[in-house]
Order: sequence, then C-alpha cells, then structure tokens
Amino acid sequence: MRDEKFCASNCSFTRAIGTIGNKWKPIILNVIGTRTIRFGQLDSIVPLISRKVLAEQLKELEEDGLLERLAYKELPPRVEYKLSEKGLAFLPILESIKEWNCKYEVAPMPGEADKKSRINYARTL
Amino acid sequence: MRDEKFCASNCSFTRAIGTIGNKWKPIILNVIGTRTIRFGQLDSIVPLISRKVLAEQLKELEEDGLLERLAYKELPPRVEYKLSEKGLAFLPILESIKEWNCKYEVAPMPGEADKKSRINYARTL
DNA sequence: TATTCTGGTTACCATCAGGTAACTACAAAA
DNA sequence: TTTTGTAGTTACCTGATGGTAACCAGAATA
Repeated sequence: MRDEKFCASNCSFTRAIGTIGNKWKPIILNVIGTRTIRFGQLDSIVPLISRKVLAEQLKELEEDGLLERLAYKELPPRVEYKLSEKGLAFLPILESIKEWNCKYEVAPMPGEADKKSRINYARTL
Repeated sequence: MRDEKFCASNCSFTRAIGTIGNKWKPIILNVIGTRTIRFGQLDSIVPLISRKVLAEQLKELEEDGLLERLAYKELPPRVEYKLSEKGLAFLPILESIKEWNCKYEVAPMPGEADKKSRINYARTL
C-alpha cells in the first residue's frame, strides 16, 4: 500500500507521496480529524473499506508517525486511535484540498442523478 | 487509475481524492510546475514511469481540467503540456506537503546506505 | 450452555494496475 | 533506401491490491 520505491527516494516530496499518496489515507485522516475513535467506529463510518484494508492502513499510519494507537487490556478489546502532532499538522493540507476542489471542480453531478448511491466521508457524517 | 466510486461521492473531498489521490499525479504536477513541457521530456524526467501510464495520467489530468494539452500538427508530432489555472492553484498544496514532510519526517535514511539507488522527482532535476 | 462483543489476522480468490515490446504515421536526414 | 524522431496505442502478461469468509481470545450476558 505504501510505495516502497517512492519511500526510498532521496527526494523528500517523493517520500511524502510514497507515504500518504494513496486513496485511503487522506480519507481516514479526514474522518478521524481531531477526535479519538475506535476501530469499529472507523470501520462503520468509512464506507466501502474492508476491515483488512483498514487495519493495514492504520498500521502504516501509526508506523509513519501520523497516528497514535492506545490499546486497553480489556476483554473484549478496546483500541483507540487519534492523530499525532504530525497527523494533526496534516489536517490543514486536507482543508486546502477541500477549498481547492470546491473552487475549481466542474460539473460535480452531471444530470443530478442517483444521489442516493453517493458516498459521504465528511467528518460530520 | 481514477477511483470511480470516490469520484461519484456526494462529498467534495472524496471526489477530490478520487481525482488526484494516487501516487503519480502529484509527482507529475510537481514536475511540470510552472513550465511548459513535452511528452518525451516528462517521460525521461519522471523516472520509473512507463509511457503507457504517463499517457493515461496526462489524459486524466487534462479531462479533470488540471492540464492543458497543445498539439502542433507537425511531423514528427509535437505536444506541449502545461498546468491550467486549476492545476497551478494546486501547486501551493504540493508545497505545503513538502514543508510538512520536511518538518515531521523521521529518520529518512536509516544507515545512510545506497544513496545511489534513490529516485529524485524534484522539479529542478 | 450458547451467544455476543471487539479488534484484529489468515487463507483464498478475483480483479486490476502497470510493465514490456511491438506498432502507427509521415517527414527529414543519412 | 534505411534510419530517426515524436507521441502515443495496443496486446499480452505478471505481480500487487483488495474483497470475503472464517477464525481467535475470553469475559459478560441471556
């Protein structure tokens, strides 16, 4: 999921893209935002993602220092995720992507059809 | 390459990620920057990308309004690419990703080994 | 006693991304 | 006459991605 060749580049930008440049990580970071959230919540809030992929992404985000994972030794288990300082510092970038897209996106809904089939990953969901 | 489900979301942010949230597009946009560049130049400047994938990405970027394509009716053909207003407006976001990564990236080169195998996508390359 | 609850992991399988090599057109140069 | 150069496209093939379903522990609940 992480691109190993990109991550091995001597270019900082390329390494950054190798780390967070896939489709799920920005979505997950955006969904978490400033809150603390459990695995099961993420699994139900982020649509279309499988537990397997979600677990992979969370593990990589933690390894890359964007995410903090708190596991409570209980049964049934409880695990909480929240953004680290590095992860929080990435949120303004996500905000500027939103602004950029709102400003320049053309014809977001040709025909206004099948609104119900659409997905919503907004943090407010 | 574009994620069709994301692009069909009713969430603007999700659509944005569906459009530019893959590993090649930020790299290509960064390499082009503010200059005008030909297909063959991109093909040789961006390492590890195949002509096939490069052509796909450029076509999608053009369709999504980030890129302008100027084809001269000559033989052999000449085609020039440059960022549109929308594409240029995305460059500051790439800059902030660079700053973010420089600030928070940890241990970019464990052991300082095999520097020569590293890739460089910097615009100055 | 059987079920539920959580946060995963594993095996298996299908789809897809992406690489390579060959091919196109046509003009100019060798 | 053959080669070169540009900007792709196409067929083919392989390796990665990602989905599904089953399974785990062990306490609490029914």
